[in-house]
Parts: sequence; C-alpha cells; structure tokens
Amino acid sequence: MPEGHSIHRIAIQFRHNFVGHRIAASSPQGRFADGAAELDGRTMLAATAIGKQLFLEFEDDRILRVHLGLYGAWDFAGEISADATIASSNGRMGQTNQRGTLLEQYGEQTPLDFGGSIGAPRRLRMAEQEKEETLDAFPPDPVGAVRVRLLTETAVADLRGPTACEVLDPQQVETVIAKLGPDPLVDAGPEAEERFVRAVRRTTKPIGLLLMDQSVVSGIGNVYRAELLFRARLDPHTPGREVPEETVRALWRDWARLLELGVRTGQMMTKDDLTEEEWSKAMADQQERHYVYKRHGLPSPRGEGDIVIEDMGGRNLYWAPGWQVRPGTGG
DNA sequence: CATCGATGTTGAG
DNA sequence: TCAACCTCGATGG
Repeated sequence: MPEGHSIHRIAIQFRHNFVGHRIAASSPQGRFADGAAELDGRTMLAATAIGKQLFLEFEDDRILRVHLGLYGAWDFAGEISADATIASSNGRMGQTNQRGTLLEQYGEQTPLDFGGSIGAPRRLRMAEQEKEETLDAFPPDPVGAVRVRLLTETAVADLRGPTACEVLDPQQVETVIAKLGPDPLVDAGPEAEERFVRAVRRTTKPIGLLLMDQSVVSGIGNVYRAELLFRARLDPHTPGREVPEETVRALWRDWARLLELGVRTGQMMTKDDLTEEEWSKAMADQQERHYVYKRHGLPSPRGEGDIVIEDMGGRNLYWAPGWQVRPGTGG
C-alpha cells in the first residue's frame, strides 16, 4: 500500500543487495515468464524510483518497470541489509534518466531501518514460514502468486500483485518518465518547483485532484494528499489557479519534507510539533500519525468543527472545513 | 467463513 | 464514470 516513500525505500534496498550482482530471474507464477527470461542471467546496473514507479536497469538496455498499484508488494529475504545506508555511485538510469544522480537524490548518507518486506503487509503466518525456511534453505520456496523472483547468490526479492511489471528499452522508459511530474527526491533544485507551480496554476481543476495527478507531481497518494492540504490550511476544492503562488510553493516544499521523512522512517508521519511521548505513540498507532486521513467524524485538530469525508475523483477525501479555507474568501 | 474496502492506475463505454 | 486488475487485513455473521 505504497505512496512515493515506499518505492524509494525499495529502490534503496535493491541498490544495497542487488545492484552489481548477476540476477537469476524467474516467474514462479508464470504470468511473467517471457519478461523474466529477458532479464535472467544479466547484472542489475541501477535501481531508481520516480514517484510510485520503480525502474530496475539490467545489462543490454533492459529495464524492468514495476508499479505496485494498490496492493502490490516486494518481499525481500536472505542476506538483506537491515540498517541500510544509502548506497553510493550506482550510476544513472543509463541515458533514460536525465534527472540527476542517485547521490543528488538523497544527499548525505542517511540511516534507514528496513524490515524484510516493503509494500503491502504480509500475513504473519507467511512471514514466520519464510523465516523458518530461510534458516533451512536458500532460496526459500515462493509463497503465493509470485510474479517475479529476482535472485542473487545470497538475496531474493519476490514481487506479487503489481499493477505494472514489464521489460522496457531506454526509449520506452524515456516515454514513461516524460509523463511524470517532478519528484522532490529525484528532481532537486528550483526547476522542479517551477514545474509544479506552473502545472498547478494553469488549470481550474481542484487542488485536491492536482496533488493526486502523477503528471503534476510524482509520488503523492491519498494519505499525503489529505495531510498536505490540511497542513497548508487549504480547501481541497480550490481551483489550481486560485491557489496563491506562495501556497503552491509551500505545498511543494512540504511534500519534499514529508517524503524525505517517509523514506528515512518508513512511516507516513504527517504530524508536526509532537512531543517525544506523542511521537512514540504515533509511530505505534497508524491512526495517530495523521491529522485528517481516515479520521472523519472526529473533531478537527485545529479550528472549529469535525473532519469530514467526501468523494473526490472516485477517491475518499478527508478534510477539515473549519480549518481549511479557500483563499480570497475571507475565511 | 464471506464480504468489503484500500496508501492506485488503466481502459472500456 | 466505473469496472477490472489482484492481494490481504478488517469486519461481521
């Protein structure tokens, strides 16, 4: 159940334990047999996340593009970095990625805390089973419908339930990337913010939809959308062109901040100004990590009234009308 | 045990 | 606008 931060963490995990290694690729489920055969026996050269898209580059210009969708997940096993530190000098996505080096993406090395599985949570029973198998034999037998298994001498990554899983050439990757809005961890620098400002302010579409539009900005999902708008005190229905420029810039910078925090902690922590005690509580209880997401019916944390839920573009939107206002209406 | 909904996207109508 | 994709935790009987 990933938003952008999850995919960046997955990319980091691949850099640690798979990039630079010859990969045995297979499709235990069978639905990706041809694609796996194209990758099998080739060395992984780079792993890059842009928004919710993951690109795994192999030798001979073969790039695996994966989108986890709503419930896809990667499960890692074997010798997997537990206290992952940002890998350095993994190069670029060949000629397909003009968006800067991986080091530029992440700046200084940042300690991370990985579990064995990233993406949708697994059944505990399954995790225990795999743990036992790992002690006995490597690699463990695939559990369930594994679309792709990527295997090194010591590490294994299983992909299940993705929306997209395909082998592309650099040209095709270029086409995909060209349709994506900026990702603060990929497109560092002022041009990215300018792109975002332009994309928002040129349309009358509501800002609540624009933040979810991956061609406007990459990586934001339903949780971050709701929380960013609350933090900005912005009514989700405000047309893009009516959002003050400074507010649009503040949204971009806040997204950059929340995304960095999400990559570092592995949690979508969207609250500010918590005491140490409140922080611990929030990290243990998902409900406590957010101001409005899935908190409809509860009193707004700020201002008057309750948090409400409504449909926007076919997704549940959570917001606090007593706090979030439309600019220029005096509210 | 059955059903529902979900941190997402695509494509048919 | 809505179903389909395909997985699994939460919920209710």
